[in-house]
Amino acid sequence: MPTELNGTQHLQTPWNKDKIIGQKRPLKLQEVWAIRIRLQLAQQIRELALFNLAIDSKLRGCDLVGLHVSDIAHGHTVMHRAIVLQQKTQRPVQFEITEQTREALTTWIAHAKLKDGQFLFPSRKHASPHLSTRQYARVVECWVISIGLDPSAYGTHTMRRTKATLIYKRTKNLRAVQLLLGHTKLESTVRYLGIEVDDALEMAEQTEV
DNA sequence: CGGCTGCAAGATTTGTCTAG
DNA sequence: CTAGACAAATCTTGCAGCCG
Repeated sequence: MPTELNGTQHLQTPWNKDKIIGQKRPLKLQEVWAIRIRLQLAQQIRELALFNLAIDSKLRGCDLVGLHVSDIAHGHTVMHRAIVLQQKTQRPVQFEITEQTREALTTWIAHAKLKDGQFLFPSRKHASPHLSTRQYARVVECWVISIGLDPSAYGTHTMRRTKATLIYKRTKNLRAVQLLLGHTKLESTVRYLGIEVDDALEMAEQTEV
């Protein structure tokens, strides 16, 4: 758009006009735990389930809020693994649901009396299908603020990036990260994580053998 | 009221195409 | 074959306003 007034005022200027935002940062392991504990103590059943699943699934926000109960659970039992078709790329990704996430989800499903065909995170409004990504983003922001981090550096993509980064740091297994994120090519993963290509390919080869 | 949806529009993500 | 360009989908986030 044309006019950019005083860059720092919060009037009605586009939120990111002339601002350099950059990628959203991933959470550190201890930060994940900090948030998790807070939610547990606060008895935030829905948010705890949402948070745990977000970390575990590494799904994009739009895929996460659009999840059905039947995608991750059979009857009253939450599955250990789930396969979801990504909306953006139309490719399936498989992810593991950890113990505590299953617990949180089970509690949430029981608490909200959700049925198989319903959305996992239903909207309050009848006309809307499920929780909006807008609200999800806001919830994430709340989490970040609650543990004293800068909200502008983290977002919903932080959730997606967090586990992938942790796994890469720990195992150096790019191949695994690629599968977990559902990327089609190693190059995409490399670009995403911002790793040197030679470095990455070399590692992938070593891992393959 | 407070939680939530929807919109707008620049930024980021990620599959794919293209040149070297 | 690879890096870079391109494009389509998605994200980010202030703001307005609706619903339970």
